[in-house]
Amino acid sequence: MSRPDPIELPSQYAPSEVEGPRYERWEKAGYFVADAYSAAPAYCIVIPPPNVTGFLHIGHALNHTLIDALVRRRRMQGYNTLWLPGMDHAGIATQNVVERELAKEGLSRHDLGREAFVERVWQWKAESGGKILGQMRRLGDSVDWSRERFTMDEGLSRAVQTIFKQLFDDGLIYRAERIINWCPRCLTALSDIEVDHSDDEGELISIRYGGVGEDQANDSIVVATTRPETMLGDTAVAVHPDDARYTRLVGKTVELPLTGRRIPVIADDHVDPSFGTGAVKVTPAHDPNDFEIGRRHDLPSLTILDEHGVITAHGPFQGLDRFEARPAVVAALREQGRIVSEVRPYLHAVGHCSRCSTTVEPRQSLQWFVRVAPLAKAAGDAVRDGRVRLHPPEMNARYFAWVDDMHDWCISRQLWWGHRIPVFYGPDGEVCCVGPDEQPPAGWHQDPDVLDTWFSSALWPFSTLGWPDDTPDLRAFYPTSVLVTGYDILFFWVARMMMFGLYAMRGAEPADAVPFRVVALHGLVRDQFGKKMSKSRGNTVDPLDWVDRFGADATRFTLARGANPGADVAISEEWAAGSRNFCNKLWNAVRFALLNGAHVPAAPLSADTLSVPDRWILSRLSAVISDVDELFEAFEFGKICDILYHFAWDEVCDWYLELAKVPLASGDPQVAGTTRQALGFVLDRLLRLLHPVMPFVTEELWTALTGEESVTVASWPAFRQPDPVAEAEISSVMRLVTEVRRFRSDQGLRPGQRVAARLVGVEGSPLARHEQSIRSLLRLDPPADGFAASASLAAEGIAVELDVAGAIDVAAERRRLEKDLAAARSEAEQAARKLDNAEFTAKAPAEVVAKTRRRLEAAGSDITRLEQRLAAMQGGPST
RNA sequence: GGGCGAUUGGCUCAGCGGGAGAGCGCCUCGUUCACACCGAGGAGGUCACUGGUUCGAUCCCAGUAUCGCCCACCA
Repeated sequence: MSRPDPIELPSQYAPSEVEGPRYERWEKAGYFVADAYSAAPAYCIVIPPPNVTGFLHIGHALNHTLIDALVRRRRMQGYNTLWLPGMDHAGIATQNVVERELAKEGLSRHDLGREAFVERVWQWKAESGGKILGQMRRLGDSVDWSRERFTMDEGLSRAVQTIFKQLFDDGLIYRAERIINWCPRCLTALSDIEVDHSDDEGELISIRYGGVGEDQANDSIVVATTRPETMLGDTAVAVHPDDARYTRLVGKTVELPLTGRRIPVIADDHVDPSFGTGAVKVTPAHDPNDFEIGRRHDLPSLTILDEHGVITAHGPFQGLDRFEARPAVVAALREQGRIVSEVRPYLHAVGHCSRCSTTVEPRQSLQWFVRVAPLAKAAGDAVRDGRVRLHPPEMNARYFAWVDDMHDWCISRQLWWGHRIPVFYGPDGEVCCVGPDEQPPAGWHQDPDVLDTWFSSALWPFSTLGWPDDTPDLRAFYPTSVLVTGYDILFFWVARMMMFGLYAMRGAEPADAVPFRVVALHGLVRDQFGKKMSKSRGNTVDPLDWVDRFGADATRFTLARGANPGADVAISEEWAAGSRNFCNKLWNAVRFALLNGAHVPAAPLSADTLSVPDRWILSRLSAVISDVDELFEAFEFGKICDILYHFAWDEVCDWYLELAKVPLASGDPQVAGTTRQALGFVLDRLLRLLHPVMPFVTEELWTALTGEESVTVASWPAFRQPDPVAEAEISSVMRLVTEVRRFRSDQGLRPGQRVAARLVGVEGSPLARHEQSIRSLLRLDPPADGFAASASLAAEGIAVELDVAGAIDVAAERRRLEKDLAAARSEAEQAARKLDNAEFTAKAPAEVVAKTRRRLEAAGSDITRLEQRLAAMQGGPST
């Protein structure tokens, strides 16, 4: 119980000296390590796994701050708490990083070969990956490092293989020839969510198919397209069945320009007669719609682009890139007089690879898919029937929109880094899916593709706990308690965890099969003008830079304070500075307390011995505790911070500490002793309440104040001692003091200038026992011999007479009184109008009427008082 | 093209049927013995617009305008 000498506390908090050592001690003490065999209720959150290639950005900082606050509070509440850390192998991203590294050596992955390349990626991970884990320590994340996971770990690979096999056997995974999103740079298939759509400037070009010249009227048709180069692969022209303009052509063939081929004109409902010319060129191999049309009409599929997006069709365009081919084809068509109208600019959605921004090429190829319909149905039902609650609930609509209309998920990737598809092919094309402990038949070869990264991410809540084995961790911590993440990946990730979690745990009780019970969604971090952060804008914030300059606690507090459920968080350096100031304020409040001998009482404080200010602040404290508890349950981090900020700064520092100065300086050991205990108690509990959001400074101060080991494992406050009498009394003191301060300020009295004053009528008022405090707060001296009041004001039922001879500015005082009078009259008028309304009195609730009546009375007495004072001034002696 | 949300003081945001709030910024005063990363006081808003419901609307409903986000295979 040795306490540092309080005098040693400097007058400013220096986060950089505190944070590193504190975190080390926490980690060494094992405070963050969960116990699978604990009898305490479990509380588990899995981290949204950052990419192994990633660095801690401000979005992580927000996410981690919120998770850590939840977890730290539960830990203090005695839960068996697990925050499970880990990383995602990030297939394409990581492969790209290592390939770039190889490129510097003049090598490609093909030079190394698959095995050596994968080896190289592991080596890269060991040397340069996972930087973000160290950065998490700087933020103070209270994760259980003994349970760190990586999506390519052996255990997680087993989980992947197991669920793949199960899905395969259940017919929920299939292989098919489809149009998929293809990145011609990454040379792999992409799922829909790996494609970003943007409205790009394109050209809508009208091309005449069929005869030109004299035959034109009879057998030609004009199609509109944004991708003229794909015409080389056209195998039909489609029109709407009811489109009278073209009925005569349906069933006939037209000549496809530049190729000499004749292609049929077909009728299909998909065609919108009002768009363009009402006729569509059909390229089944290079357009998803055309693919479907081709299927319906049994059209041939002509592939004319290779995996790099280069034209393969024989002829003059062969070997041209798709973007070179476009103008070349148009030029050739123009030469033949096939371009009917001038091309016109056209804005349309174009897909880009989310990894490298290359324009995605729809491509027909053989890929693996997850049949999502039954899985998505279950994922939707879990939310519909309340087994999983989304927070805020407004997100339900978005969630349902997604799961209720989900395309089958393309899960194969033509990459080398990732979980290889556990399917083997026999010499005669036989197929077999191999489970984790099974061997493929000799001589069979494995599918070369790997799985989409999100496939393994979708297993995260249970693969990290040991599934498919029935482990103690899985039993203790599944379903996880809350999933905290940005709403931007609600669909990417959350919906998929739901699908796979419910599927993997289908044997469990429905209520316990869910991967998490609650999904708490937060927003994106934006700059001080609400703009998205981006490197090109130059408005990004590096959280570690803030940690360096303002401290981890200030960084966390800034983020948490801006976090309203589901809404974006706007932050700026000024806010971070404000949070740093708050840390410093706490620091100095505790410093003051220690300098004055404050300490945490061994026994509960008895209300009988406490002073009214003590009782008041304890009453306020209990209100704050219950508010904070309630707000934590609702993930209202912004409000939690707001309440604690104002309680700490306004009530504890600005009022309570000032009020405490009187008893502390009184020299009465009894009185001072009680205050020291109350002060110690309040600060102790305040620090505990703040600890989840501001772990470092609270730890430093709390250990200094209590002499105990760590607030990390201290109990969460559950103190309840409301005291309406004390609250009313101190409110009255506060109003009086504020009123007199305003008066003094208006008079131009310096804040520190002492003046003599008499409090008339204080005897018999509840304020009587606070006279000394009031005088202390207002720098009022007792009236001496020859005291002559030169100014007075009335407030809270007493009159304050001041001897301010010579210091008063009569004109300023009159202006203020007149202004106040006007305000009071307007207030009275408003209240009176409301009361006069007969219907109002009849229909409004009694309490509202009573309240309004009180308003009117208060305003009335204000008016009387102000009028009297004005009259006194006018008639009275000028000073 | 669908869906969702926003519009409150200079900025970012709370509030959401009965007296307009916070932080930062701004103005005035202050070297009062925890803190100038401070203290005291103050200015500043017809709560986007138009209608409706109600005794009463910033709050509920409808429409308008502007902005934002998500989803989407109209060539």
